[in-house]
Amino acid sequence: MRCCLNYLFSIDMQSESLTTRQRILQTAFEEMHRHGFQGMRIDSILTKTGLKKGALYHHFASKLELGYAVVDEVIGEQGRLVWVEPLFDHDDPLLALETVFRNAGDSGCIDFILGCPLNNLAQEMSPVDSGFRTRIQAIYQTWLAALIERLRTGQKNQHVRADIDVGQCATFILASIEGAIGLAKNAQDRELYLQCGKQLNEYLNSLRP
Amino acid sequence: MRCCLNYLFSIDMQSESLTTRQRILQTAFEEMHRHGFQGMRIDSILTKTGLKKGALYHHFASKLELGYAVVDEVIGEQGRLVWVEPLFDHDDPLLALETVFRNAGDSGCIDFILGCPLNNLAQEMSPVDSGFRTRIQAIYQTWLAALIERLRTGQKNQHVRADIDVGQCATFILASIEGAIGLAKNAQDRELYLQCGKQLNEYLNSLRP
DNA sequence: TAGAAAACAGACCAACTGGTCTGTCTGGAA
DNA sequence: TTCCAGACAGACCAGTTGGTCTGTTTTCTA
Repeated sequence: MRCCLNYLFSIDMQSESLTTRQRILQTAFEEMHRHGFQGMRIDSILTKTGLKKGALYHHFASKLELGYAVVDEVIGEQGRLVWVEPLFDHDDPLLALETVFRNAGDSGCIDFILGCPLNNLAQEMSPVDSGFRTRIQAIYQTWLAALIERLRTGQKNQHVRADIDVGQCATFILASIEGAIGLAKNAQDRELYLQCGKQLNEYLNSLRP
Repeated sequence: MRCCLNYLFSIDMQSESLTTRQRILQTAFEEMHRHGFQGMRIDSILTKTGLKKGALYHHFASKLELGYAVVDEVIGEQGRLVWVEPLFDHDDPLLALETVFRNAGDSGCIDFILGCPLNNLAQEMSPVDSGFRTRIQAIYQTWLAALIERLRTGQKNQHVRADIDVGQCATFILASIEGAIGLAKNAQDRELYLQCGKQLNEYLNSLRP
């Protein structure tokens, strides 16, 4: 079972174990996760890392560039590890999806107060800044492509009905997952996520031959 | 077919047709819809309405109180008109849901660039301010309660299978809708919403006897 | 080991932001 | 006609914010 450690353990951002750039990235991610990009404050990152402005602006040209780097290097990577790669653990894609969904909820990868970092940023920034939007879109595309690929091979191996529109199904699955995390986040109640998981399984089973 | 006009027509906020308080509320809603609550600027509202600070702070004690009023009086009311009330137009709740989803997408009620105002605010503010969170939660609860009530009477009228967990189904339906709008928003493509609608119908049909 | 380049410290700044405060105008009650 | 409260104008303010710039230290390389 894979998991993203930085969700579980709050790494000491003052320590020397990571490079300065990595410390800035990780702290910026946490601030963006809680307050959004617009709500993130440069000074707050400096306080938490113990760095000064000179250091931060040596590694990143602007707040915007830092935000972009967080999407590409932190959020994208995390999403890949938790939601994409484990899809290939089982031959049966529907079983794999069920497992991924459950593991994500159980392992502490999902913060049910802060929600999904990718969806948070998508809802906040997509109408405001096209740089964020295209980067987020790229992540969603790789996720969708993986789902579609898995469903296609599932069709070949008789795990999935041959008559379904795999692209449409993949989109709906993704929407359901993001929606489930979003609802649970506002309710601050993991139970909502689990309930949606059960009904998502009902839907997934309806895709079986 | 119901629809929220303020989505379709940009009312002139400088005119005298509305009360000052209503003009502030409506303009604040538009700013929040695009930039979020934290991204909304008081000065921007003043410019768009042609009012001065004295006027705004005469009607609202603070930016936060204005934000709360927008949730309660604008967003809550809009959501009720578009998503809740039309659920009672058909005897068959699953047919009603399909119609509501399609009408919302067709009538221009949903802005596929700005997304769902309620979900936007939920994702942005729920971890930051409990006042927003509880107000948003109240709106979701009335929506959920209506869905559950409709599914229950649907069970009585043999439109819905008797063995399903109506609460669980209602939660999943809500998550799917918000997820669909969210995906379409980041992609800036209504097609994703429509695709999710088709698969949502597949799911809804699986709830029939 | 000299010197150049990278990595950082920290003072400084202009623009912005929410909010306050005093004063003015207007319509209705007495 | 007087008086007063609600509605609004607009100058003013203190704190914040992203960002710049100069100088110092550290590290790597020739």
